[in-house]
Amino acid sequence: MNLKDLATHLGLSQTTVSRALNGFPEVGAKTRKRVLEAAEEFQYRPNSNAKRLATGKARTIGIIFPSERNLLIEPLFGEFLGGLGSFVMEHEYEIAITPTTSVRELDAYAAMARSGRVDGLIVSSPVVKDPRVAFLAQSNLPFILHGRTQCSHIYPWMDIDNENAFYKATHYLTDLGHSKIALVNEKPDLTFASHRYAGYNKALTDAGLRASDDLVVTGELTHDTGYAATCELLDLSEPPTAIVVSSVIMALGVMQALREKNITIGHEISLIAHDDGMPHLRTDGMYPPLTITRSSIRDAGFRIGELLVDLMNGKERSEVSELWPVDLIIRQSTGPVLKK
Amino acid sequence: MNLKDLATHLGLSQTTVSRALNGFPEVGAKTRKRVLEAAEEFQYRPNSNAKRLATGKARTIGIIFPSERNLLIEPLFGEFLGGLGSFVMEHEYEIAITPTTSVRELDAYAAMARSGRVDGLIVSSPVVKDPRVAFLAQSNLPFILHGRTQCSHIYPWMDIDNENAFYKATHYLTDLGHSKIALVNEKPDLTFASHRYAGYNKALTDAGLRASDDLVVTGELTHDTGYAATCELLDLSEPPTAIVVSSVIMALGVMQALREKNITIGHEISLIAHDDGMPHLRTDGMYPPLTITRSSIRDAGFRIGELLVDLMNGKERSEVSELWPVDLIIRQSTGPVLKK
DNA sequence: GTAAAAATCCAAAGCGCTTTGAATATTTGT
DNA sequence: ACAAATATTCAAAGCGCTTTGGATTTTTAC
Repeated sequence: MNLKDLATHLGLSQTTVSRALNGFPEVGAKTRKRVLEAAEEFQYRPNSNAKRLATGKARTIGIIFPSERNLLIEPLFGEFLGGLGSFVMEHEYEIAITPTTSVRELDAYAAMARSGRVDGLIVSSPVVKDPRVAFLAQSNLPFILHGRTQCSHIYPWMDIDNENAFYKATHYLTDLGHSKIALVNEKPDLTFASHRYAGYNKALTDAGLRASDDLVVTGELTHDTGYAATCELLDLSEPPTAIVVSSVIMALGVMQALREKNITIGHEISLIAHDDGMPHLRTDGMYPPLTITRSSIRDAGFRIGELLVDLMNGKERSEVSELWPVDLIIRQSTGPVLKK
Repeated sequence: MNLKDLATHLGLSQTTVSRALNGFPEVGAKTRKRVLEAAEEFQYRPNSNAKRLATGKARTIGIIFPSERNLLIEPLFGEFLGGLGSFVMEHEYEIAITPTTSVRELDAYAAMARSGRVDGLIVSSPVVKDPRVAFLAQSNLPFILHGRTQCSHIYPWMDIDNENAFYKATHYLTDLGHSKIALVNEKPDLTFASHRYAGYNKALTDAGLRASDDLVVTGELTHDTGYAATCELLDLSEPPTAIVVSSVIMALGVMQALREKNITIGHEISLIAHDDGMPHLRTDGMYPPLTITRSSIRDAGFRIGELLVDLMNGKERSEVSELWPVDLIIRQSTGPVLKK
């Protein structure tokens, strides 16, 4: 049952039926009622491809998803999607995920920009100089970057203040007297990791300390990385008395390594993790409750949706940029450095 | 630049250009070359909404995603999507995620079935009698259920053998002499949880034991649930000597609770978890390495994509059903019961 | 060289919707 | 009651593509 059938069945024109269905004012009240009832009776649903073609709007937000890379971030991706989803839902958009290989990735962006499949794009996990942003910045497809990058053009973005977060975390530790502070981080080609390193580094400098390469270990945000990094750090001739970690999952690995060596967290060693607010991984329920820098990735997903819709409705790119502060929440995994 | 523009620029008809681009045989070799080059030069990309309308195919797989419910399964969802994505990528499909509220959920399925937005649907996390499957089974939209449900109509599905998995796990424990075996599971309205319970129960019965309600605790698949459940279990007058857990994340909570009480895992208490193969949560690297039942949810995502495409290409629903066996992998978190 | 066969190419219809511009019906003002 | 104003409705064009059926050109066979 399509619009035409419905219209002839009602003895009306397609125009009128279409308008009645879409809530236009120029249609009589009783007519509208008839139309609505018939639509309900026949379970009429407009063909969305036809609708999209006619209107030129897809009511769809796109995400291009390189299957190999970034599988690391997938647990976060689910949460992000949850947040984006709850925004999108209220506004009756849908989310199109286009998986692609890394090599064809830019091509996928180009296709998106021209094919009318989506009204806007979300790009996430930027590297320091991200080619996707460079490309999109000179297209006219609305998009928003979750994170930041170096780009000569202006681009819209939303990010959390990773630098300040890790500054505060590290600074808190130096205040507690720690001077051997390790950082377990993502690889520095990802912008957020570089920002976190910068914050860490700055806090050390401000405390009159010097970052030591030995104390910074990088890798994917996994349990494994956390575990391996910690073993490595503990083997140092001068092991750290505190560790700052880029994710809770990593922290789980760190904690496991520490427990195996019977090092009590919060006493013999201090631990701060960045918590993206994964509901299944509550840091306040851990043992000990973790000191964290915290920012909800779910909320970010929601907000990114809002901002992108603004852009799709014509807001200037230059007017969309948002840096979220990150709180340091002090709990029991941190404590003053032990005097020997 | 659309097809018409491209055609007039080339001095050809739309027909020929379209055919050249889509690889039809009835177009001259030099003409095809010219067309391809021009398309490349002008970066022509066909409007996909027009294409979809004309062909009646969306080359899209849909997932309806109730934003509130199931946030519990989201970390798994990311992995599943990764697997689905890598299949879909090779076949140039895309994935449409339609977030919805639980109340409007069935309506969203109805809309999908009639709007031509997708060529097929994946439904996951079924409850024991799932209304979504009941609805889709009598529509003619191709779909596949990830899991199983009770339904009077025939429906296509793919599932892992949860019952046998938990049977094997529990049986292994009874063989080791355990008689007080706890189960920490999802709530039983979800089919997979009911299957797991059934397997657990059967193994107990086979060993001449009786399941005790005290020893079965259910809740969402979170760290929290695992932790709380374990505390509860340990407070029993006769606490369990072994625990079977429905997810690794839960197991993390369980392990934490055990550690707080200084109960050594694999010695004083045995622990088996179901491992969905999340790469950031490797159970072989944990301390102790976990005995698990294992099945990759990423592989499942990939396979579900394949099966759905088969269905979309006309395969009979009755011919699509697949039950994957689940291995029990014995490591160090299990051991013989301690004699007192 | 010519008719038949094969290879190319094209005009036009159609996919199911929205939307413009005009036509018809109903109200309103006096 | 009648013109003017307002409220409803409609026919038709258009969105950008695919595809049918036919026209034209080239090749093959003799």
